[in-house]
Amino acid sequence: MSLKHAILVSLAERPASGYELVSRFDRSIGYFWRASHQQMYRELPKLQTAGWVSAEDVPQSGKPDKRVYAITDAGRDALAKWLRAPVGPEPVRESLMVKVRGAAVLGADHVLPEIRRHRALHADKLALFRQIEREQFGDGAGDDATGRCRYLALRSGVLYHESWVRWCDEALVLLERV
Amino acid sequence: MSLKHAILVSLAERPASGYELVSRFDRSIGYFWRASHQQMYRELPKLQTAGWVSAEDVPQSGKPDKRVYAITDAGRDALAKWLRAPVGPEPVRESLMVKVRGAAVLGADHVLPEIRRHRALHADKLALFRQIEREQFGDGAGDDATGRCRYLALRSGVLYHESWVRWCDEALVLLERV
DNA sequence: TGGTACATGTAACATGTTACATGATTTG
DNA sequence: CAAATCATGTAACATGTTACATGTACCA
Repeated sequence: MSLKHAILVSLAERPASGYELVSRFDRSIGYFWRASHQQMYRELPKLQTAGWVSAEDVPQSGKPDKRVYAITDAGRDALAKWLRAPVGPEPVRESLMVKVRGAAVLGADHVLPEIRRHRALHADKLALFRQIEREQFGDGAGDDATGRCRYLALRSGVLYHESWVRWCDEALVLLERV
Repeated sequence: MSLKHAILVSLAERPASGYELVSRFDRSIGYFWRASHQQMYRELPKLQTAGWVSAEDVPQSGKPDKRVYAITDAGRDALAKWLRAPVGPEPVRESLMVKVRGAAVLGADHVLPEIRRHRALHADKLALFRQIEREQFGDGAGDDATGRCRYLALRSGVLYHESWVRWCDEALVLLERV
């Protein structure tokens, strides 16, 4: 649905090759939307056909050539349109909660190790986001819209993982000694 | 990946036809995992072939016949095994955050209507979950593992939507008068 | 007679995952 | 000399979405 738009956002920030886009989708934008390199290399020619991006082959010395994509005016228009279009709430997909409901039938002890593991994963992510928050926004969200948007994206990660850590703690209290 | 397991959980709670499963995936279990009827009717024969569920055609008076599926012992084993298997953290897929990063480039006003809309959606879900919490768990999570697991699943929905409402409020404060 | 609930499917397409495939350059 | 990084792809398969397709029974 919106991998195309996620790519447009990344290219609107700055032009990039498929390879560079993949690495951005492992960090930054990737905190909110994931994509593998296979998806990327399949999607980019489609975006080019649609006229939303342009491509240029850039020879490099000492490295393989790369094909650098940039967003076009038409791409920018399509992106602005998508920003305003209502998008349904993300389809929920919480396998941990499916497991918890499974544990309601098969016994809580089956799922305790998974809850502990998830707590650790979310706590790690939370620490990372808080560190970025300190490093990049230690003195507040800033005055310009750009900085505030980037701050808010980060902030959603903080709130998300905080609430999962809190849930795991509640769950462990309730289930560890049933 | 785990639609199969979500179906097993639902059938472990009690047997059902494809049609009934679809309606459960619109409520209860559906708060954590979504599936359309096409997915269901494609998946059930596969589960049967795998020996994880059994099927029985049940004639009904005044209604079309239905095919009722039930979990088998093998299915129950497979489910217990999955409950204990480490599952990667859910791939994040937050189109609203992609839009916010887009707004960092194209301007915050593009995304404000979407944020207001999402706030309303999450506030509605939150009210629904809190109502279920009052009605079904007004006097606490209960003493048995089954009740506690069901309570915790609900609780995760409450925390999730609470944190989104909070984020939307922060975002509207920061972006409404840039 | 028209809508909703019950009940089950097929076909085509879009998206996502896993495995396979190649090859140069840099770093330890 | 082995591993990591840069760089781009194909093929097969699994999963998810949208549209098409059919038919009964009940209620207003």
